[in-house]
Amino acid sequence: MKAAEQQNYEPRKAPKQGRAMHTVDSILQATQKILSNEGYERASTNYIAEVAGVSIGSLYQYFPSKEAIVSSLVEKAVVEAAETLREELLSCMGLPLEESTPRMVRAILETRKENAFVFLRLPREIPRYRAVSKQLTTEKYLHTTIQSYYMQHRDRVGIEDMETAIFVTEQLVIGCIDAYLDNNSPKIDDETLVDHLSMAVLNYLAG
Amino acid sequence: MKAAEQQNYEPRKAPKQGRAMHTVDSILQATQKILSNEGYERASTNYIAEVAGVSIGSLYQYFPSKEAIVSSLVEKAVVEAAETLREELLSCMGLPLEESTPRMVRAILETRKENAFVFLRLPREIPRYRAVSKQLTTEKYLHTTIQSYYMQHRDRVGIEDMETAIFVTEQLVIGCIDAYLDNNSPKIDDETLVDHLSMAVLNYLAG
Amino acid sequence: MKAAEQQNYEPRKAPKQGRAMHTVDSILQATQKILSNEGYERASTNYIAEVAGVSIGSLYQYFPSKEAIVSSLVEKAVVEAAETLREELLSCMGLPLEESTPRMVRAILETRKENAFVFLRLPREIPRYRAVSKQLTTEKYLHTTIQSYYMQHRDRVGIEDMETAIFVTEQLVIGCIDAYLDNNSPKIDDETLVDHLSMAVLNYLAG
Amino acid sequence: MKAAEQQNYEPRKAPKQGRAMHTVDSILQATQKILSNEGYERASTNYIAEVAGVSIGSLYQYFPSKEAIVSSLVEKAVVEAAETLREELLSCMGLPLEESTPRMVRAILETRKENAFVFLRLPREIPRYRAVSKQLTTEKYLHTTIQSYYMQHRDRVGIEDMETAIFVTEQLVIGCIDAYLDNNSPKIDDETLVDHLSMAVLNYLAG
DNA sequence: AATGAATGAGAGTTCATTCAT
DNA sequence: GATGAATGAACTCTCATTCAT
Repeated sequence: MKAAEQQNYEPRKAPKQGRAMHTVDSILQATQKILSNEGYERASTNYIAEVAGVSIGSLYQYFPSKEAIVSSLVEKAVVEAAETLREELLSCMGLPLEESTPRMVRAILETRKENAFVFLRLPREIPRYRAVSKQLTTEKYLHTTIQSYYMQHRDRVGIEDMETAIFVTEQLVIGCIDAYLDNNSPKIDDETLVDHLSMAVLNYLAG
Repeated sequence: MKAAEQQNYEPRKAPKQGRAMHTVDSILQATQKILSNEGYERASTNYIAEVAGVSIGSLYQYFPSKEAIVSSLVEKAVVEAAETLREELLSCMGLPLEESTPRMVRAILETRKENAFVFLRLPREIPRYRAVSKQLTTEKYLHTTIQSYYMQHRDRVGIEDMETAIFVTEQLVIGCIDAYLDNNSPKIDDETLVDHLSMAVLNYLAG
Repeated sequence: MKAAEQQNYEPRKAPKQGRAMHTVDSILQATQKILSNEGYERASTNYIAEVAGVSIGSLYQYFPSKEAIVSSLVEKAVVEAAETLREELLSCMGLPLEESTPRMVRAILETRKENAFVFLRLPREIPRYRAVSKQLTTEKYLHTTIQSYYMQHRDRVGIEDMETAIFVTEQLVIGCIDAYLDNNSPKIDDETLVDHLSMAVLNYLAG
Repeated sequence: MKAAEQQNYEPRKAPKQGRAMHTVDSILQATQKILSNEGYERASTNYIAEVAGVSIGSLYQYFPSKEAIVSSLVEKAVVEAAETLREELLSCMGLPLEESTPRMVRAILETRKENAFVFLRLPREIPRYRAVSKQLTTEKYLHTTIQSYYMQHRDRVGIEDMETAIFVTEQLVIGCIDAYLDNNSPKIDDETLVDHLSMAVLNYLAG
């Protein structure tokens, strides 16, 4: 492994022209596709370039390293997911917990389902990406989300230790959803999962 | 990757002399250590041999492939954990849910803590190990454990859909514990986690 | 040995730049040289690359495996030899057996002399190459050659069993020539050998 | 390859006790079997020892190197073959060429058939064994055989250049027989081959 | 800007051989 | 004398990365 010595995850140059943006997009899409369908080990830079239809030279003109590509992908997925969750959260503001909880759980399920590989596999798998994932990740956003959610309904919550409550709620939801998406699931469907998770969260928070 | 064509995870030969057993042990310990401290990608066979203080040739005399070493490790950890959980389960048999739940949660926490890497990272991560992990894994054992636990206290459980209930309970506990061990935890300690998780489980099962 | 699972002897990519063609040529020449001078066992990919003056990476960019290099060599030699023999055969068409036989024998001697190793050692030797050799080999071509030759002079031939006659003629010539080239020869020269072989063939066919 | 630097093909110690002789025999038989059935590449010393049912340590107590084992095998086969041929030659002494030729050809065919691998593959294949084979080989014996055969029937032979005649006769017979045994043969049987070869030899020698 | 040829450290693995028991 | 544990050079092959064109 000849990883760049100074870790630089930033794309090398901001692609401003149409052609360049298209190249960058092709690379990211190809990577996404390979990661999802063929796994991390198959995702060599040469193969990514091939699938993206660009030369390996071009690839390295826009990304300083393989990790930069994957990081870019993670970041993109994270930002999109965060956006979705923020919106859902806003539109849930006025609702009672019984209604907002399932909606938030469902939203989390959706965002993770769309980018299963990025959220599920990568961060756990390749230690390096944990850092990336931590800094700007859904986890962080989710945390904020749950926190405000929790603050909003403080009266209904029977638990004193807020920090722990947030942590448990968060991991409880994510843990189950990830396992569900990870094919460890029995024959339950999305809605059943949302129902049960919502109940678990509500009952837990009730104390 | 030049993986052996026929996937054989069985150790190559049973060490007959004490010296050989020591070699096997060194290899397993070195692997464990590297996986824990430096990650899967660093765990090359040559490096394992070096850390174990044996030659690469010796390593391959006892393990037919790199994966066999890791599998061996997983299997060992799984069997140990299963034993612990089984014992705890037996000694909880007569107790009311309020007492047995925290004890089981604590036991799960302990077993996973001892082999964090093996349970946490590997099986989810490297798809190949999923199979190994599935066959005789803690997950399986845990499943059985929870199932019997659940059957035993059927009257106290307010949820009809047993299968889903088991799945959710299981993943809820594991998900939180793994996240906790995965350094995602805020500043909470073991006991606080056990308390909260127990409460989450009990409240959830109450329906 | 981590031979590619699907046996693919096809070169990996067509070299498009002049530089690349030079690389491919260097590799083939180096292989030829090593096989001739030092034998098959010495022909490791690293050594081939070293002698060719290219990196091992370059070698694998054009050939998917060690065997592909050797196959390439065999194929090339075979095609060249077939061409030579075909031409000689055509220009012998009208001649009487007494004149054409020595010319064909001489042509066979020449083609085999030029690629002694490829024809002599490899195909018989390493079972894998037998297949390659059989498909489009001199042996096959020679067979056809002898067959038409034989048909042409049917009236002069005293042997009924044509199939056996062809086989014997063919192996008789090849066997002697290969042994001659194989340094098993006493102090006889090319022309003496051609004379004797021609006589052997003619007398044999006369029945 | 860690071939012993000083080539020593002599067995390490002359086994005089029954047990030791049995060990040596087992090793030779195992090697023979592996070479015939699985090819030279599979014939590692460890595997030979395993198949022979002795420890690798014992193997090296009787043979200084892998090559010594194979050489031993070659030598054994060669001596046996030589013996057979010598006997056949003696019993042919008084016969006319028309009778003795087919008998000698048949004898050669038989001896080579019995040890196809040793005679056919090894010497051509692994350059090292060419030397071994040359020094004490059937080829040599065959040479002597043909020579005396030739001397005996000098009056019937129309060729002046005895040396060349011997060489051609010898290689003609061996070349065809080896090709026949090498599965390159069409659908002819042993007797047909013997007939044709005898005719080829007789006609050739008649000049 | 883009191409793709070239690089070489390092991966997993084998096997002839040695030597402590 | 026999065993088999241990060795390590050498093998085939991959892939992140560079650089001449």
